[in-house]
Amino acid sequence: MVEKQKCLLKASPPFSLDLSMRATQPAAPATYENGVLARALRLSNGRLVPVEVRQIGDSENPIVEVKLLAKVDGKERREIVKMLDRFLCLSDDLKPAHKIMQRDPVLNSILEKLCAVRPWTSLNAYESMICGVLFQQISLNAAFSIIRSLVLGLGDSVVVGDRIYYDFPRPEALARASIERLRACRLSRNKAVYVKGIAQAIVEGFNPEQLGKMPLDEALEVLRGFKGIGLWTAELILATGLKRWEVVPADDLGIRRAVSKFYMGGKTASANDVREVAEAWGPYKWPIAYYLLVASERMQRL
DNA sequence: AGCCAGGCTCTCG
DNA sequence: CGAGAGCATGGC
Repeated sequence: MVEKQKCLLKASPPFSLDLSMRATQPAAPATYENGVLARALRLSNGRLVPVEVRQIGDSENPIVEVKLLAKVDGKERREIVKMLDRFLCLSDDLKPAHKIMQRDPVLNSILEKLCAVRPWTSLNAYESMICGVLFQQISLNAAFSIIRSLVLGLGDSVVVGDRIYYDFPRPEALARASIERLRACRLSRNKAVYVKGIAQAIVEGFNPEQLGKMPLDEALEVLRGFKGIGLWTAELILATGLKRWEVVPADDLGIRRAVSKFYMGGKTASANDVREVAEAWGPYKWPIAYYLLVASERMQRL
């Protein structure tokens, strides 16, 4: 029998794991079923630890319970907590963003439903880079399906009881995989090349976390230097993977649809239209754009 | 069934 | 240079 450790984390209110996960399903390897978020996490010492996360307490008094399905020491536990805090935005205070939203009738009207939703976020910069490429062009569901194939095919896993917990494929695994192997995970030929190239750069020492500290223009330039990463992808990576929330991927079709619907009476919105509207959102352009997106096409899921 | 979907690169003219 | 082709899968 596996010894199960638990720890309780506070989230800054308002917070709802359930609304956050249902607004946009988490990409593989994370799963969300019956109120439980699960995946395996690779720690810096190489250990692979499966975790399960659920919320206890309501959105105004949010406590997140983390079940560790392997025995870990104090240092490992702190690392896990840090990863989950980042992934779930537990200690990010969204209240300033909500305050900005209150000044705008459109945004204020969706705030009540969505204030406990956290902006779409990746576990780390690396996963956001790979997934960013895989989200290009095709529908979200198609992309989620491909990411799942990639994780099942090339991700490391650990079995606990009757369940298998996956981690995202390591850069080494993607760099080593042949193009044909990646295509077998249903990537297009081009995306297989891009993903492999990004993974190779990381294996060779590129650290995408450094993008968090660079000036915005520089970070965008570095990202766009990769084959397969254009402006949309670079901005998505900075927003979801590095929490550069002052960024909005203005070319995003969904965000453009949302701006069109709420601010332009249905008239097609260009990327520049999005940037103009988002000018008022200060350093919270991504969270607010995301709220708008969720309000525009995902309300019935919540 | 066919067409479009949270883009990007490469190839032409 | 600007325009156009091609791409993978899922959903309407």
